[in-house]
Amino acid sequence: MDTSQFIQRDETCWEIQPKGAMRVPAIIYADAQLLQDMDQKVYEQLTNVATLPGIVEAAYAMPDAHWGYGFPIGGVAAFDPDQGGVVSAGGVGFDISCGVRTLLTGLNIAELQPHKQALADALYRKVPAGVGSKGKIHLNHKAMHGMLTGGAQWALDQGYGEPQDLERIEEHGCMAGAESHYVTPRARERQKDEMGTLGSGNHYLEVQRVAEIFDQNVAKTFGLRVDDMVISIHCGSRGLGHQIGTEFLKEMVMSAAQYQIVLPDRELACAPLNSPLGKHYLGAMRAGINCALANRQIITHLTRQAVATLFPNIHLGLLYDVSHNTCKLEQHMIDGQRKSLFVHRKGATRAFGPGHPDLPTVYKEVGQPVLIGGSMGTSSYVLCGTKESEQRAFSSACHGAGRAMSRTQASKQWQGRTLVDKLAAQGIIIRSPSMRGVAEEAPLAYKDVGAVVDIADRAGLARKVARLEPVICIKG
DNA sequence: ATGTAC
Repeated sequence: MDTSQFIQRDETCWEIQPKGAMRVPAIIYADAQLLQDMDQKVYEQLTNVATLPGIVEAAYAMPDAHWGYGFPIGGVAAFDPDQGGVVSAGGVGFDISCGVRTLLTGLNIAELQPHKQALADALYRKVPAGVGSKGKIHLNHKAMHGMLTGGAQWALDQGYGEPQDLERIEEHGCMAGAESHYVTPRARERQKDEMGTLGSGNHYLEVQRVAEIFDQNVAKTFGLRVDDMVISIHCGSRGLGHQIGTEFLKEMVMSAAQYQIVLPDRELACAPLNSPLGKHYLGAMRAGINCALANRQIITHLTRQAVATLFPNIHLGLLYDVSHNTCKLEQHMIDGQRKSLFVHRKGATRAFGPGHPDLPTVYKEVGQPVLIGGSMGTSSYVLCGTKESEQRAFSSACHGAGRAMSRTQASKQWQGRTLVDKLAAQGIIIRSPSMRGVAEEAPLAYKDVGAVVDIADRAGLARKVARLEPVICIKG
């Protein structure tokens, strides 16, 4: 896009001053190159978000931002319920609570080498992947309610996982305020056989090698050493989250006029936080968060089982579990005053700094682990939250590389089989039910994740701790 | 992202 539309505030901060219906500025964190390469749609969508009622401070875009539904993916916006603030289904995203969880193995990658193919096979057999994938778990009405209100805590109670997993999950594995009665029969129907499945698109289960450490102290606290094997899971709330998003979006479009909300774009449909519709969405969305937390918890259990067939004596402990499609009630300082705000993060990771009360004790001194998934075949990163991120974007950071090309464009340009062979030659094993899906996820269809993470680090959104390289990737 | 349109 045209960078002359911005006032450059510092090395990584670009501002669009309020104009027209904008209530606050729009701010993008990027360098000149990333900003130039960013779709003009990010500018339009972010300035549209800045017009919404009750928005506080600014509408923010992370360095991985790209064109999304209504809100850009990589967008952060906070709303004050006492100032007419709103909640938007498109501002959370359709894959509610999509996120990344990383497991530590303590195993040196060299020990994996003789078992690499076998582990790829075991994981691929154990964890269902792909569009409409179903698992071995089938939820009746009671179990569905338990899952929607209990999240990873429910999964643990069903025997999936270990008690010590919970403290290393946002919300300690259970999102409070979930109201399962706002989740429709149709959404439940779509989910009842999908627990413990990866889904499709950019979702994956990846065995990785710790390739580089940027901060020895924090890496030690996080349990990361060079050449350690780790496993990351990227997925969300599957059909259920999508159905909740679809249904509430429609209702929000229909009721906008009733709430006197002027929408610059239908896709920005929202409802006042204090309205019945806003509250119902929050209740359903929180149930969607629990679905994603339970899903990643079950996949963790399946992963442990698969790994145990080859390495019966190792323990897979959680590094952390982050969600990057949410709207959460948080305390933030605005003009020296503590405010309770509803922070939308869509394709953006929460990144609380050192000392934050919601962090597990083990990470309280260093800050929250921020898990950044790379694209297929490229590096992933572990960062940690900083104090200054609170002032930069409500303690938020990027969530991945960010698409640089549409799925259709990518599937025309590359062939799945060729990519799989090419990555195999680099020592990366890909297992996927869909070669078209693989083509859509071609590494070059994404931005350079290293450049994105460098900007997040330089902007103070989060600090680089470690780089992970893929070894085995189970793709949805 | 998604029973890749209801």
